[in-house]
Amino acid sequence: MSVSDQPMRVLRPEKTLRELALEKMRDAIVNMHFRAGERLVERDLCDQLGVSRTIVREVLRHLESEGLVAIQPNRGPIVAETTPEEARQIYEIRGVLEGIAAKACAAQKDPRVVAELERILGGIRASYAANELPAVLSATTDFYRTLFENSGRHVAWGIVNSITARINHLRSMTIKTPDRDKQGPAQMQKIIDAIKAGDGQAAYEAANVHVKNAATIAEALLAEQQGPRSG
Amino acid sequence: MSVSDQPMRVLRPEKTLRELALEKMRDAIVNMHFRAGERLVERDLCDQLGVSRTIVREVLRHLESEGLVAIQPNRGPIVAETTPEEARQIYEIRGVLEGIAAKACAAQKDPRVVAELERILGGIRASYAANELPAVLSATTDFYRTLFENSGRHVAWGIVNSITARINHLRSMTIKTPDRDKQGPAQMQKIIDAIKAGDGQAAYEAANVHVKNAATIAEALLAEQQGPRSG
DNA sequence: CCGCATATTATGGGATACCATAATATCAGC
DNA sequence: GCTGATATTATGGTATCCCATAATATGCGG
Repeated sequence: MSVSDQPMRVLRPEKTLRELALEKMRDAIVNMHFRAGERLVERDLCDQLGVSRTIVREVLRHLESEGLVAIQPNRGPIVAETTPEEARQIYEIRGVLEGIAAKACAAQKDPRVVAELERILGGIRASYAANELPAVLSATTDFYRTLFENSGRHVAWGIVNSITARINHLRSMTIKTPDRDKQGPAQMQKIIDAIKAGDGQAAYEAANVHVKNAATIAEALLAEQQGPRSG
Repeated sequence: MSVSDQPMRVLRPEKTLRELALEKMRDAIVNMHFRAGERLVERDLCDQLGVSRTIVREVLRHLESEGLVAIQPNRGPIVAETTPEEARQIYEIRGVLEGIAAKACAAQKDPRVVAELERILGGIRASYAANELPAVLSATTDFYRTLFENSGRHVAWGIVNSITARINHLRSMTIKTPDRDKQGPAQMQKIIDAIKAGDGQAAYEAANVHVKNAATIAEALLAEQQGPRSG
């Protein structure tokens, strides 16, 4: 039930402090204002967000449930650390869920979906050209949201959106690697082409290739970071 | 890092009130003490749980993030309702994630996994025979946890566990339907056989069949419930 | 200088209070 | 009996407070 379903509905004029604070905190974590492993001291967050401890504690519970925050007994909350193994698992889950969404879009044969995906991909290319990397991430999210929502999979989208937040630091790195500005959009074009052709299997595989490539790049970057520690 | 990894570690003697309350609330929702759509009035929950509103509010945030509770603006929290469409999406997600876990177990060729699965399945059969349906649900959860944990997929298990909680009311119904006490375990036996044979594809498909059958039964039950409303 | 004991501070756990507003109840007029 | 106005209650939003305990700082003796 959306606004278009209920055009008469009176819309709420504003969000609660808690909702606003949650958005701020989530953005701060995903965009690495707070780094993995960093302590989140309740009183400090009160000062930074300008709200009471009640709000901060409720926000921390929400983020804990999302996996973005971990509570250390007798130490308090920290920004959750995603291990390379967890990152690998997250990429795998994304691969299969995104593949299914792409496949379903191919089965629909809806030219509007193709048009929308091409519009978004054009924006991704433009953002790469302008070196606006945050916009690249945001538009990539839009690309996949379009696949999920147009195939009626908002539960899966909720999952993908949530687990992707946990590896946003990796996404920030993978989009910067050499040639990713060409390979990434090319892979997404393949997804669009398969959807346009109504080829579900090709759409599924193209989506998987895109995610697997990102996973491979991320794994290499993590290995670099752990150079002295890994054999 | 577990107890066996760190045998010297001093274990925390107890959980916080919030953790205990969260478990109670989650169990009460999943086991339908609170029904879908039912209002969760904060002060009432304080009385029922014997804790302050701070605890109750934090618990509600956690459950909201898990999708078990929905907040209605100016109306407060209610037990989230899972629509038939959402249930369908949840079964689909489970199908692919459980399939992948089963396939990975088949690739491992670990006889201990097979033994553990057979032990759990024996318990499911015994619980059916004794008509202990809550035990059937619990053991089925153990069966799938075994698949995920033995294939190193705790992120996916977290997701499956969480979304399955949202359709526990349907699970309670599907396990009761005629012949499910035979078909369910038979389908799980097929999963085990495929894992024992090291046949990943067969394991994947067997897991899918098990979930798809459950989804079909749930869909029929939902249609029955909505009889007067659907053509 | 190091180790141990003690003091102090930081901070999470949990409770309570107050306010504003939406929801509900009540009453009066037609 | 219905409708509109008003009063009352319910309840979520938010802030503040207190306590206990873990962490950290400090001091003293060997």
